[in-house]
Amino acid sequence: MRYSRQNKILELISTYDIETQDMLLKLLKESDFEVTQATISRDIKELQLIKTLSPSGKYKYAVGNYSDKPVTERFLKIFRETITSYESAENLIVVKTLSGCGNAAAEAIDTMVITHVVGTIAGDNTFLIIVDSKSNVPPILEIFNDIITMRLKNNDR
Amino acid sequence: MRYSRQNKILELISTYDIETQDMLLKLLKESDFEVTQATISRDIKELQLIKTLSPSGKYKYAVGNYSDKPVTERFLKIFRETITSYESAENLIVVKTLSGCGNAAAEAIDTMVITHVVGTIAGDNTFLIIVDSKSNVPPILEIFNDIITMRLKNNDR
DNA sequence: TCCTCCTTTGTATTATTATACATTATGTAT
DNA sequence: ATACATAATGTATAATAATACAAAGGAGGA
Repeated sequence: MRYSRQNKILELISTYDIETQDMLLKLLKESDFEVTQATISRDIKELQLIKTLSPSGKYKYAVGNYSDKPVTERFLKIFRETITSYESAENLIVVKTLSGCGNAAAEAIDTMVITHVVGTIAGDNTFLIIVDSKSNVPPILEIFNDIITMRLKNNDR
Repeated sequence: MRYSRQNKILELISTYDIETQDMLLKLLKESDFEVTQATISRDIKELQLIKTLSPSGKYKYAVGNYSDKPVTERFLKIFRETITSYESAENLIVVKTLSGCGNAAAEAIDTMVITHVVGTIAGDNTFLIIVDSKSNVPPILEIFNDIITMRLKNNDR
């Protein structure tokens, strides 16, 4: 019974803009599912439904797909998990990270002591790597790429 | 101001597992943002945060991943309302903002994804935009000017 | 059968969130 | 500066959602 009801719930939220659990309750009733708000609350938790904003600016239930990742590991892992992109400009490398991870990631780089890296400066979600000269930038980018593609493993050095 | 607070909220929810608005309220208080639950509820709606299940099975707030158009509009607004001046130096643009809004404004720029902008790095009331080369700076300044004079409207792009 | 252990649901309540309305800030133009 | 408009926030409360606890309903085994 539970699963068919939950199935019905999924069907309903994909069909209608359902703003509240009470509204869902009524729609379920029309399909002969006689339950209480409490049960619906539990179903919603189990189905991991979320309340989002519909285009009209009202809240509505929708299927969620959020996955969580703890960002508290060794620095290669930090690197892999917090850096979203990087790009060079002249003798600088601008690295973007997840919000709030600029400092942690920059420290990871510092710790790696890469030759020709003169220093780093970190903001909230970005940090800057200053390289001694433009020509030494490509090999560093290569190292980054190796890390991300896992060609450089956690215990390689 | 509203935007630095909302920025703080984003930072907080990415750092902690925040289960309720009251919990957020307390954390904000620790960062000297004195507001009420009502305001937080509104911020959450505006930021389109959602309540998801954390791995532990508890509810927690997280950023939702729906529609970017309102987000862009939000950032244009932030740009207009928090930036006080800007000036270029070589391939950099130094932008001054209202106190406490450096991060929020810089994130706005990041989100706008302007070509030739390699990245930003933010302080409290200033942020730096790194452009790939000096010659690409003027058109960007032009865009900024367009935004401020409202020649670039919310739904132009 | 009756007992025991689970699972599911309801009841009643608490906890949490959203919002109507009032108030205070922040412009903007005259 | 004054008056008017607009946006931001607080207050108070209504609306909504989560859950502790109790009460079924099985399923399996002696």
